[in-house]
Amino acid sequence: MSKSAKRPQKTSQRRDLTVEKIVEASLVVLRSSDPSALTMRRVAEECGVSAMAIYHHVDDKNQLATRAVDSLFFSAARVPRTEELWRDRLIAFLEDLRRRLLDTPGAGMIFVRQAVIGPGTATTTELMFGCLSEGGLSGAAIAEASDAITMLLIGSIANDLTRPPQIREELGKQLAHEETPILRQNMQSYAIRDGSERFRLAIGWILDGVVQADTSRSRNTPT
Amino acid sequence: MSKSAKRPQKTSQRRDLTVEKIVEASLVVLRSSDPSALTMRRVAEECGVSAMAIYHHVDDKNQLATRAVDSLFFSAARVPRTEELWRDRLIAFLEDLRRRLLDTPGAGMIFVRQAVIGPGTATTTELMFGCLSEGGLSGAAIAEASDAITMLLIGSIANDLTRPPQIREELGKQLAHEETPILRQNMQSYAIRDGSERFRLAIGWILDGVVQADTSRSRNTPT
DNA sequence: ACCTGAACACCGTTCAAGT
DNA sequence: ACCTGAACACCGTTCAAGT
Repeated sequence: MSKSAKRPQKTSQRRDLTVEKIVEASLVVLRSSDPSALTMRRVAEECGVSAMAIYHHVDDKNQLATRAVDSLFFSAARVPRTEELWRDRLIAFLEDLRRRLLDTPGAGMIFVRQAVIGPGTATTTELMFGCLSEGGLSGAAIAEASDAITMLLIGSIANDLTRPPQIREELGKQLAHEETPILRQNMQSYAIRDGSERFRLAIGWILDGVVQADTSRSRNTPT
Repeated sequence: MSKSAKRPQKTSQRRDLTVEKIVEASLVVLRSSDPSALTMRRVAEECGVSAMAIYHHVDDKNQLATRAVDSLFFSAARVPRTEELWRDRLIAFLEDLRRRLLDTPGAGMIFVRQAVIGPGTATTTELMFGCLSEGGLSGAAIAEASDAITMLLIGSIANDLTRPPQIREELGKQLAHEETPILRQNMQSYAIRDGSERFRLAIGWILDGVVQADTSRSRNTPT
């Protein structure tokens, strides 16, 4: 799209290419494709510039991908949250973040594939820690809960983006009928899935579990 | 490694290249590298054969990767389990499966990146469903638990393979000190992490949660 | 400082050809 | 049927060169 936009009049040296524009162009690419579409040449084209111009503003493709995904975290973490209870506030934030990553599937998959460290993920972690800390959890419990939530977020996005529910019917065809009786018996429940609902459920169980574990832990070793 | 093994005496047409050997060669590559090292040329070299010979036994790279990862699931699902309680049996299986995927990191990352459907994942699902069913869970609860477990497995592997705990200290450096007070306060607990322990904890919370939810659900709508 | 274009060493895959 | 080698259309990135 916009192939012939941005055709520079002057021969070169426009000084109007910025990291922000490059990140924005990357997100445009990632919005409609998987990470394989994020190529330096494609991003350059989107910016109306030669491929090598990109390298003057970012170190390499890896850093560019990280910056693009981190900007989504930053947007999500900046949304003001009005929920009273820390639990509701945390869950609402996580659902919003998850939705943003799914809406830009290429970015979602990059988050699944590689570590994303930046202002966005830092703010996100601060926000999560803030909620958990408000819930009265100990430092150890905050770390445990945070890790469990991260695992669920990554797994949920990977599941939604690469494993459509229908694919599960293929599972039953991999072996002889008598080898997967229980799978077949439950296939009907298994092949239908609302990713958001499954995510919300699992997060709820995790929070219940960590709160309960931390309560009994502090009861055994009181301060 | 083994660059000069398997040099065929007769000019060609050896008829000794099989899918099994190709899968085994792929696992050798994936054992010591990330998925980017799994190239048709590299696998072919490992088999002592030209790159195009591979295409006579598999459709494309994607199918080859799927087969390789699926074989790890198959191995894990074939291990006889002696644990009496379904819960212990399920957890022991999941920990073993997780370990196998981490021990072949390239395969672990492929599992994170793409759907793996084959005899191995079918057997794995049957095994999981069997445990959950033995636990008296309803079909809906089995599907919910199974999804939560899959998310945790994917997320746990992605976390361990792409996010070493030390990386977290980088998070604090992304923003001004006063912007991440709670993160900084808890960094010590957060930057230390035993992936296996975190996985076990989270799985426990999930199983507690789903059992409890299903119990109260069936109490409200008795058969 | 900022941008370009050619070039290098890779990819997956197709195709025509060999036995 | 099974395998090979050349070729195509891509990659990320380096390098020398332009303004």
